[in-house]
Amino acid sequence: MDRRIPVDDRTGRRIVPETARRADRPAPRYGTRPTMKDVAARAGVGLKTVSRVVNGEPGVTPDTERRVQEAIEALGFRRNDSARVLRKGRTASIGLILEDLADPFYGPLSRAVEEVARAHGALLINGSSAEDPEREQELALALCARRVDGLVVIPAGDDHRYLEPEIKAGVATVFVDRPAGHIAADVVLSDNFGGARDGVAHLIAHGHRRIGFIGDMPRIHTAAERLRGYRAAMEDAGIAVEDSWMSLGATDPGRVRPAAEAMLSGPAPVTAVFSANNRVTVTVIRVLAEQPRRVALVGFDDIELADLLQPGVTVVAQDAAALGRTAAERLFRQLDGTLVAPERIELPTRLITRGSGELPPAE
Amino acid sequence: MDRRIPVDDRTGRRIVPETARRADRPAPRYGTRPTMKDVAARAGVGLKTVSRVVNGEPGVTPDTERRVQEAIEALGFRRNDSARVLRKGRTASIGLILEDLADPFYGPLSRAVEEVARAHGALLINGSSAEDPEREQELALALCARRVDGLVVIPAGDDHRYLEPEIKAGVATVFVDRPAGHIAADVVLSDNFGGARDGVAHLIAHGHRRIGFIGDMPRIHTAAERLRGYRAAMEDAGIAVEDSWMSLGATDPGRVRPAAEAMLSGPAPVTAVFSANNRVTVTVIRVLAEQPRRVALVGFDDIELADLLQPGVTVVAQDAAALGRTAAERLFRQLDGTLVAPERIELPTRLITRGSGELPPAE
DNA sequence: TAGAGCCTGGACAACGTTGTCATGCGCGCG
DNA sequence: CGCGCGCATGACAACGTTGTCCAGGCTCTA
Repeated sequence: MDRRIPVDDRTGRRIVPETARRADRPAPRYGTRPTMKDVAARAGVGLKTVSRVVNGEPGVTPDTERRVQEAIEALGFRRNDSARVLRKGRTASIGLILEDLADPFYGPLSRAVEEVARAHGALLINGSSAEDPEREQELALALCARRVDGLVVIPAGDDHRYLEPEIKAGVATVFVDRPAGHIAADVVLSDNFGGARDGVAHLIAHGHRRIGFIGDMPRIHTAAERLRGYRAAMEDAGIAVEDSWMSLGATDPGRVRPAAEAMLSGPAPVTAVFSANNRVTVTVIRVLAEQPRRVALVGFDDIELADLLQPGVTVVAQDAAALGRTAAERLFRQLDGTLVAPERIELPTRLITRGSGELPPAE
Repeated sequence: MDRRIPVDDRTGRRIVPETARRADRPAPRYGTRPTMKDVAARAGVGLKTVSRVVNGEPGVTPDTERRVQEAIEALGFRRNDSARVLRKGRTASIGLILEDLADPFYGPLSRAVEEVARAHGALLINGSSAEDPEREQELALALCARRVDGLVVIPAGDDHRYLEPEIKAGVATVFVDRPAGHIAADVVLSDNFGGARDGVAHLIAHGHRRIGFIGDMPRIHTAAERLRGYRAAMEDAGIAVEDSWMSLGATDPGRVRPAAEAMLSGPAPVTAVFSANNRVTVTVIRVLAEQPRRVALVGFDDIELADLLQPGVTVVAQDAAALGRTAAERLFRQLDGTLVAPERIELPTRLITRGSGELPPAE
């Protein structure tokens, strides 16, 4: 009988006066948080009255409100949002899954998403997938289990059918930087194709014909698009691309360096390089600095201090902040119910000339 | 009357038998998620059995488990972690509050925290305070309301008493990069004083005596410590510091540039500059590049591509990843109950010589 | 002064999950 | 053949909050 404390407790609540109950549970035990019930007991009011005060709802006299506030203060009460979410359905939080927190490209993007979330009174939860599709899925589903209202995803994988039940259940979803796989959803992208084409055309306009391309694995959408842009520009200029001018693989220095060195040597070396992302660009800059000849360079993605190098690095810049802002705003419009059909939005890139892309071909 | 659907629904639940209820609510309505009850109904088992399957608890026959799994699959069920948290108390998530997501210094730090969290099976939620104490507090408390198990905070403000009730309630808390204000808590710092002193001493060792210092506002702890390091090195060398050699204020280019230009002009200009953080360093590099004389430079914080500039930039580097890792590990040890007293941990910095710090004084 | 109406405050259920306990079944052993 | 034991399963309460509804006391008016 006294094993079944919970039942005693419950019936007790109806029989024993409130003051006795309080003595029985001295509210703020270490490691236990005070609840609204504790606050109510201390303030000598009903549970719902505390709720009203906490949420700023009308219908509470100033005097009562003061008593409740004092109790909240004294106990260090903080509303338990888990319980609130459970009751209300919406969490006022959105998730952001990016690929690598340490990549400077994602800083401004993440920040832009946070700004928009904040403007909508929502909290941003983010995690990084480390470019691993499995981890991306794991993270996305964990966030959904937490019942975020929406997700901004920079995809690592190429199949997002696992999100179908979530989207159907009303989780707003926007993909950024790369499109979603096998699923209809909003996507916000940079114009990777056009940007790369323009960058390569810029080199061609400066007299180059043997132009190298160093990019990421083509299974990554952005990498494939940039490669396509390179090919298009070359074709437009009537230049036949040789296989030895292209490197499509990992972007770590250990792999990029030999690739760059290879296309810069031999009987007919390239006179210019188009590097298809910021990591590649950094390595290529190092390699070019060691070359006796001046080799032209245009990089995709801006890099910090690019203007201070000799020569300054000409780049095709994406507007990371705009990507994030656009995606987040679209997400909240989904939540408003303003949006209907998924859309694909492409933001323009910008060619920034700083010197390296304007070097003439050197033998 | 038919405006008041929820009530109809609710009373309906008590009167109508379970099977009828199911028809009345065909489980996955758009915008409504299936619950364990829905799964149980579909699989023809009890609620608790579903819970057991979902959590991999023993005591379920393979056949029953299969039926439940099928129902889960068919309905696209996903456990509601809010409810779970409410019941269990722990959330398996920690919060990280940093100062600016876009600052490259915080990328590796944030990533390191995430790695550790992941290793402990926890989710990382992070937000940035944008250097605003009020926003820091707002964020921290929002995370506590979400019942994160712990907080890693890079302080923006200097009074953290608002966290007292949370810490008392068992929220593990570690401060990084800057100490907590008016509260006893774990702190993980870089050796800002020692690093700055060594950096300045390095310049002195190369013959400089008129050395400028450009740093952040001294109300920021790291800035104050680095200034202290500068003064200590100068004093050790018996050099009297002149006020015109120091600039202590905002770190935006609009403010740093004139400050740098001022100390580089006049009858007795400085021959070397110690820039006390990465943002300052970048601006100083730009200014120095415009100077006719060669001015030596040592910066606090490493910057990307520092080795590719002419000359390479000598820096006092902090190990951001180590800061994050150390803090996160300490946080989880708090949660384990392994830790007792708050501690202050200082990690060493490292002087990386690349050329700019080794230039001799030039008139 | 009585009745209507408003305002404040509280009781209670429900959100979806998990822990506790009870039940019923089959089986082995005495 | 009966008793007890172990196992699979389910009923039920509880986590802390919010929405709904009702009660009691007040004011205002006829």
